[in-house]
Amino acid sequence: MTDVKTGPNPLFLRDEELVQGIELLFYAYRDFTEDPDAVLEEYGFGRAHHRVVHFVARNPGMSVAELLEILRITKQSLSRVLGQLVERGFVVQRKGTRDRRQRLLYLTETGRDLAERLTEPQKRRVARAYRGAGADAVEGYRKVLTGLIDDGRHETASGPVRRR
Amino acid sequence: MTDVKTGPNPLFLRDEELVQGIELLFYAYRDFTEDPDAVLEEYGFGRAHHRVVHFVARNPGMSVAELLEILRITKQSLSRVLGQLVERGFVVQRKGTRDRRQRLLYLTETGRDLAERLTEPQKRRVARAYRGAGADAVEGYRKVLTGLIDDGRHETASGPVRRR
DNA sequence: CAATATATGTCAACGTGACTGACGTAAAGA
DNA sequence: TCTTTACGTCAGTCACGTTGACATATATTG
Repeated sequence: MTDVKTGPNPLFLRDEELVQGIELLFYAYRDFTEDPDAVLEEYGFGRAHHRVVHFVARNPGMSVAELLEILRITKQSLSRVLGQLVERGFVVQRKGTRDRRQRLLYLTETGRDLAERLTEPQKRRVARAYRGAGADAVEGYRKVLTGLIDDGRHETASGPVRRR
Repeated sequence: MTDVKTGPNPLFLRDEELVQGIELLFYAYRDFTEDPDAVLEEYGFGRAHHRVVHFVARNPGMSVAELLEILRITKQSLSRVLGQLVERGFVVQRKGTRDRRQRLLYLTETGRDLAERLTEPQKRRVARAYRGAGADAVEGYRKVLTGLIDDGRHETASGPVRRR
């Protein structure tokens, strides 16, 4: 399918532009995970641990179900990683008071340190890109990424996970 | 580390904004891979196959080394996936004429069909996001993502892989 | 030409992080 | 009381990455 028959599209909707948009996301994500990977290796952890630590840091007291919903993985898959984080003292689980079936998730002091070590290089990378691109570009970056997400107005576009 | 002591930063460099930038990338990438995954399943392929097919489609005649450089994986890792694609008739390898040690990569007709089926939903998703965000936002999206990549002026920001 | 370097492939072993399916328990809710 | 929900666990499987060692053909260089 070429552009020829697509009629009067704005330039930024040409096929080539779209494929560039796809590849940019691939490259950015590829390089984005580099920095924390080095830190994780020190601990013998992987990216899965990173994700858990990150989202628990952002949403202290979140339930297991909420975490699963964000990560879009199965509980069996989460259990190994979460179990290790608990066992090694990075995460604690406390029974919910409102609903005592829930095991609400919190980082320990150590966990918060790890979270900071993981986030810091990523924040630096984003800050560098933001600075280089300017405020308007940042606004566009956010708009487009938000539009790429399944629910265009995903919670995270405007803050941490919404609680029920 | 709070913002308090960071002095006169533009608003878009506040800690909270940076973390949002990080998470947006996570969510977008997560949802971005959904669409092609369904197609891949029909063929019994995985994301690794997708990546190979995509980049060979974009760069017909690229060398194995070039592909490895883009994917940032080992040749042993590539070999399984590439072998399957060749065996099942999606990719062909031809000896380079300039350097006969090289096995240059091309898609077959079937391979191009698969590539199109995989790319199409992603292009639609990007087009939707672009349309919703507007031309200026697209410009910003590109600027920021390019800045996130290790080499800020990565080849793909302005076209296919550069050949030697 | 001989020696070395490069491009690619292959065998083998291993680790992480996903998956499905089945089953168990405690607590909430109808 | 009965059913549903939140969570955990056991077991098996698969995709896809890794390291390390070695093989082959071709290119390049002294």
